[in-house]
Amino acid sequence: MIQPEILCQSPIFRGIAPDELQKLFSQIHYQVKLYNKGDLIVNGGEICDRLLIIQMGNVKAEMNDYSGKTIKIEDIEAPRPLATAFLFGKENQFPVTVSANTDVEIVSVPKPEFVKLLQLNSLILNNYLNTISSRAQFLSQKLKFLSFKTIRQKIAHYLLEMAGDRLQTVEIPQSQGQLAEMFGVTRPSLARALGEMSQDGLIETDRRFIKILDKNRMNGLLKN
Amino acid sequence: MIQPEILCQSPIFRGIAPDELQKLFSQIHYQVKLYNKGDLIVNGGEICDRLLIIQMGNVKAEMNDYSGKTIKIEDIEAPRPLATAFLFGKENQFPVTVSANTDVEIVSVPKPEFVKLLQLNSLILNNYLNTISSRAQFLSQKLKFLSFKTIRQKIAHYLLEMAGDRLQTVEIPQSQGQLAEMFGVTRPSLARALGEMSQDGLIETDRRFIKILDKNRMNGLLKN
DNA sequence: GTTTGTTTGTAACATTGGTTACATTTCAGA
DNA sequence: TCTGAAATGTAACCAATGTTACAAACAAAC
Repeated sequence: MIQPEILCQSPIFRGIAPDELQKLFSQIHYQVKLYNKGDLIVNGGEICDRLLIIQMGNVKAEMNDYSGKTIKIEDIEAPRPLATAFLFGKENQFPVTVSANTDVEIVSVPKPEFVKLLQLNSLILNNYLNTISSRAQFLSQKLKFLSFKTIRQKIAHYLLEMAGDRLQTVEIPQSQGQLAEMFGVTRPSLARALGEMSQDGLIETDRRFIKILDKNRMNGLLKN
Repeated sequence: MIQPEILCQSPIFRGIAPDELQKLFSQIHYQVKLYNKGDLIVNGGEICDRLLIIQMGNVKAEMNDYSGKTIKIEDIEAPRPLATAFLFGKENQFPVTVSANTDVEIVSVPKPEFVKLLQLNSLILNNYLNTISSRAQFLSQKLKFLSFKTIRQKIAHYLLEMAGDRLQTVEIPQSQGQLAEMFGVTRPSLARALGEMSQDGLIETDRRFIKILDKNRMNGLLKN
């Protein structure tokens, strides 16, 4: 019922040979569940006590706000797992409601069985640890970024990060609009801030190329 | 050299009997390193390829800003581990510089050996997974909180979370100042927002007690 | 009951960023 | 080379929040 060639593409089983994966699954209990398009797969708030991996099709994750309305969070496709971050830890509930965008096959592995898998195969263990650690690191980065209040600070942090100890001219790899979105500000505001910093002699801008003129004052911005 | 009675108090080894822990450690390679007060233990940016657990004493973690100045992040005491979130994942560098506040004993377990431990004992595995998952969940919560732009939204989110489906009167368990800090805003701004919401008939405030008058409109605040 | 330090309420002013609108520049494809 | 869409620069105005300062209410210790 499981399709090892597909599952081994998943972040958790990456690097495992299909026949090896088949063998591993033969040592544990699991289910493959089928859903039709539109079916509810997981209800928000439900206890998360099993790992779910999409084997076929794709699903959408939505979150309920307090009034009961739902906001779409993301689409998830085979062969990605669902809510890996909520299998362990204090908050063992699905934060989202998941339903089927298409006909869907889901592999469901109970938590204790998944723990067995982790102990049987160190590659899976490493993959899983890497997945959730990377997530924590990503969130941590994001949070650090948000801790800078003003746009100037965000720009300074971003540029100094990009520049490192090397050259002083940085090329931003995205459009200004995308950068603004990443900063959580509007595009005109970002442009204004860049313009003002340029006037103040902190930087020199030429479209996507930004030259840091006064590294010391840039550093100073990040302290208060 | 290791002191199982102390280590088993650590979040990672919680629930393991001291003699069991002794036995587990006898199956792996590890070092116990001694540092004097003031010694540098980890330099920021160093590759994190081993688990460090403080067995005795306490250390301080500092972060370098871009100008080379250091900002103190936190003090960590025995028997807590250091930087559990950076052993795995994409970003395998210590984000902080760690130095000894007192004379310190540190147990150092190379990553591959720690993986062995995880495979040998499912309690340790669960503990570790819980630790980093909880961290990711905590960060995720914090991030969600910051995603609300206005103070009114933050208040609404906080109150609705506190109230749940129950009573409509919430007692905030901290001073207004602490709440403001948690929201990332200043105290007068928070007080003003509360005052305005009170005027608008959304809530009724009496020092630490806040009564939600119009749950629907509160929900409405969180949508846009 | 008085005193003293802490918490809370409030007001005026300054700063920041969002909104909207439009002009200008760049660049890819016809 | 021309053309139209996308990206960028800029400006005026407005809303939200920070800053600072002070008064009122409260709580704990005396």
